Amino acid sequence: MADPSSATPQPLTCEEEALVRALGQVMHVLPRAIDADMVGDRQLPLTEYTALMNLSETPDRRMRMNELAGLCHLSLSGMTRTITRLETQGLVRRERCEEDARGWNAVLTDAGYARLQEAWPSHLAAVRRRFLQHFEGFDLAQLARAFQGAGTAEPTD
Amino acid sequence: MADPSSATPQPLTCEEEALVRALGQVMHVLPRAIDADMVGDRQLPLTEYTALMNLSETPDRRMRMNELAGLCHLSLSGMTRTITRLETQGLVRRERCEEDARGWNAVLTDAGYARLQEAWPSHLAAVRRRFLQHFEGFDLAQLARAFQGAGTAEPTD
DNA sequence: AACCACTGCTTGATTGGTCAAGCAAATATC
DNA sequence: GATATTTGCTTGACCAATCAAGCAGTGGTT
Repeated sequence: MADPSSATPQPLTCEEEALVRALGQVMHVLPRAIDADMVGDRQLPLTEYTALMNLSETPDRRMRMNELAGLCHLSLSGMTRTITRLETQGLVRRERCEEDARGWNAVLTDAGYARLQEAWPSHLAAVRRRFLQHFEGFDLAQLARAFQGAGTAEPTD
Repeated sequence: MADPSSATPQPLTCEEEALVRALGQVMHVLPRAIDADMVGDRQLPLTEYTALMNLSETPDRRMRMNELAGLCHLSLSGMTRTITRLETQGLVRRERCEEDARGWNAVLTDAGYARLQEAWPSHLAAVRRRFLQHFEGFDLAQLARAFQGAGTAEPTD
């Protein structure tokens, strides 16, 4: 009876079900809502925003494609395309990596930095309004820890 | 200074930032992980699973496209395509709506019901293992309420 | 120093979603 | 009761992501 596909497992409790449904909704609604809040001239799709953000947090505003992809939760090819998009807007440029000529750095340009500065406040406001605000009573650190664990398959017992 | 796009807003606290990042990760990782867990026996993409699930919970196993789209958090055209996919697999069929001839019902077939029965246990196990398990200490009902509010723009003050 | 497996990134094909336009049935208006 | 508007769903064009295949540069082995 250890095989979950042959046993009939315990169904979800009412609260569990509500939580699962609510999460499903949030996962659909939240990114769009945040995107939508930034429409206007400061519009910047969430993926591109995240890329710029991560670049800006680096000491010399540059990062290898690989690493950036990881931080943006994107496949490497997804990252390639995102950076290409940003490059055509002049917000990022590619530079060969000095210590390894197969590698490339995505480098945040001044224009990119300025763009980010512009987008940042409305992004932040959206995150607060659409998300953080609703968790005011909670222990955020504990919650964050729970989320960090989620998605990973912790040993089942 | 009430305009959030002109003021420099308060940056996130450390815990807030951790929470936001963790949520970002979960939103990317969780659906894939749950999908992947079902690959083993009975693969059924999450979207299609959700559609079947919602149909099965209805008294006569049928629902209008519109309503189903809402429950699946999908646009109407997205729903059209999902149902088309399911229809070619014989898991759902379309029936004209009796009381309104422009409307269609998506109807869960017996094959579809059987398929869902098959997929259900491993889906459930995945949800527990990948998600619920990590929130054991929490007040689930309270958490669910917070999530239900998230994504919606509550009046800011 | 010539080969070979490996690594870092890009490119091509496909997928699964969106929005906007289209079509058919229903309803409102004159 | 004919015409105009609205509604419910589908279709076409597009977009952003994925995976798999390709290519260029690296580095170990002989």
